[in-house]
Amino acid sequence: MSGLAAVAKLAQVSPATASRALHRPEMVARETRERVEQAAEQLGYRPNQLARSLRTRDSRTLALVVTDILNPFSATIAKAVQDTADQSGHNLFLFNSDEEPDKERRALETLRGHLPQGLIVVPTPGARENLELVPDLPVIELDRASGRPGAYTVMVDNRGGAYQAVRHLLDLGHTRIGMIVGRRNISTAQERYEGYCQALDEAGLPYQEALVLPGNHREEDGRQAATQLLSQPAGVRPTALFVGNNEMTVGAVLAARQLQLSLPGDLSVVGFDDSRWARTTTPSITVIAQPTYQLGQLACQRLIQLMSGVAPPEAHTRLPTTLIVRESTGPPPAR
Amino acid sequence: MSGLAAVAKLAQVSPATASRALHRPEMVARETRERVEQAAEQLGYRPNQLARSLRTRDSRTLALVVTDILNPFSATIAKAVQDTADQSGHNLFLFNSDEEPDKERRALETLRGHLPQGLIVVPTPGARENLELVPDLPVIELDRASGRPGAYTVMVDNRGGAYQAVRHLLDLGHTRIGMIVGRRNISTAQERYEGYCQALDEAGLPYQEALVLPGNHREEDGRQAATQLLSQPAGVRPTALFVGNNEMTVGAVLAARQLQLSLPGDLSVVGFDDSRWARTTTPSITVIAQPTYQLGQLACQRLIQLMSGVAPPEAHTRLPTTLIVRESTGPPPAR
DNA sequence: CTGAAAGCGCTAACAT
DNA sequence: ATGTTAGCGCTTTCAG
Repeated sequence: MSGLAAVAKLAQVSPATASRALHRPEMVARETRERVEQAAEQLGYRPNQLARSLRTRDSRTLALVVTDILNPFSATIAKAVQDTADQSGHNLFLFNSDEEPDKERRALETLRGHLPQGLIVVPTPGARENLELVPDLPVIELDRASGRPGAYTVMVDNRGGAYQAVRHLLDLGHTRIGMIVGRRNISTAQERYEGYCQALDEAGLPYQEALVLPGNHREEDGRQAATQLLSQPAGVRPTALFVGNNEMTVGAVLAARQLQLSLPGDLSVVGFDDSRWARTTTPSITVIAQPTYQLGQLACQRLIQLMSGVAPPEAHTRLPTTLIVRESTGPPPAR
Repeated sequence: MSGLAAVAKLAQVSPATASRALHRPEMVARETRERVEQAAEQLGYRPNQLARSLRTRDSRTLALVVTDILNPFSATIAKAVQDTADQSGHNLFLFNSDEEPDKERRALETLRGHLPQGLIVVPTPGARENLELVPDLPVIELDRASGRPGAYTVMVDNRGGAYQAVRHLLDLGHTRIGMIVGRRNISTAQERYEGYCQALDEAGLPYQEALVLPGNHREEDGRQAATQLLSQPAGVRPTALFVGNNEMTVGAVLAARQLQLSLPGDLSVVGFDDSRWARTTTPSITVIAQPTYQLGQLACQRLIQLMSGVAPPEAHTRLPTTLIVRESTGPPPAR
């Protein structure tokens, strides 16, 4: 670990000049600069970012908190944010809240000591409170809204997407359409639920409490909810299911399989969020696809913009979703 | 950002004592300590880790470099390492090399300035050279070996796993067994290849060059290799395929599907590394499962141990693999 | 047990 | 254009 002082000495300049030569080339005579650069090269000098950040109060570090790194959605977000941060010369701390407000809080506490310049967070239900831990930090909320006043968010059109999904099922002739929704205290789940209700409402179908089951976003939750919904006799159970996220869709489809219901003959399924699994399972699953990578990319771009003091053009950015019709949806069974 | 000075003032002690009260409780009178703790609490004090690290030369920061964050294998590793690091109070920088030595090098250069205490890396083929950038850093190589002398590695028994896979196919009666191997300059691929060869050899079957195709670890590579291997007429093409990693297995199975080969009737497939996809696709895929989470966990534990100056008990740790027989393997087609 | 003082490596004022 | 000085926030000698 040779420091700047060593470089300065070798180049026969003061440390200040060495620093300038490396970070503010235009402030230094070309000849001097070259001498410093060469010395740095020769010694394999790497600036100590800690010292630098301490002095400049600028860590060039961003942080991302996702809710479940094992979910391909989160992994894609992580890659997108990482790529984007990298391009602008920022480092990224990655945290995983596992949907637990408490882990999220601990992540933010840790973060605080590292003076990140900005934060992208997929908020848990506790985020509104947790984010008070970092009051002066530029934050972008991704995929969900915590409900904090004045927050900047980057999300998809959940309501519209859900509406599309249910509309598709209605068009096929379904009238008993169930939904496996996420936790209602998460904006994404709530909005998808509203889209579901709206589509039913417009079609003049009554809302049936018994057809809507909550889940906690994991595969197992989807399996349990679907099992309950589908264990009822034909003629009573739903003929179609709209499932609120990718993981629960897997669970729901596996449950249907286990109950020996064939897709789409006995049951149609539409999932929210595309995945390789949905594309390649048999039958392939009709989904509402989200532009996941772009979501992460945009969030990071917005954050960097925000950090530079420019308020984003809009507080809430919505990206559109796309209905991808595959093999898991068809007309309801003849009764 | 109220600093330690503010806390000290409020508690009516010197900054030095405040620091001790918070980090070396035993060196301070109980009464004083309580006063400081209270002051810290009241001001919402968070130590500036940058300053702390600069002074103590201990950043409590680890770094993990994976090769493809979108691969569930990497995501599981990331979660495991994150969890383990968290438990011992370490922060984690996560990087993604995308299998590119150049990205790996950039990650390490960046890292260097942040003075991480240790590094876990899934090495790219350039790692041996790249790791010279951080000569004094404790490093654990995970899943693969870079070939650096004296390196510590945590891996699975690739050779044994591959042997198991091929042995299983041999036991079913297959004699034309193909392999889609990864890049041979990656130890994991090489070892799995050796296991394949060994099994064939022991069974007295000749090695057939034409049955072994390389791939670059991605789904698309698996698809292409399998397409080439399986486009030959029945009676010539292999009746079974051993595929070197999870992503390529997906590609291979999709290729077989596209060629209208039924599994396991026309073709048996064994993949390396289990996944949800393998478990739930139809037919489900026989695999060699790895203890992925434990791999990450163990690597992190070893690293922390290594950082504390204790040399791990062994330079190379191998975890065992397990053959999980599912529906994609059966006897070869009657000729 | 506590305080004063020095300094981690760097950069920003301020001089020259 | 360059050097000198001071200090980011913290911890750690070294005294007392």
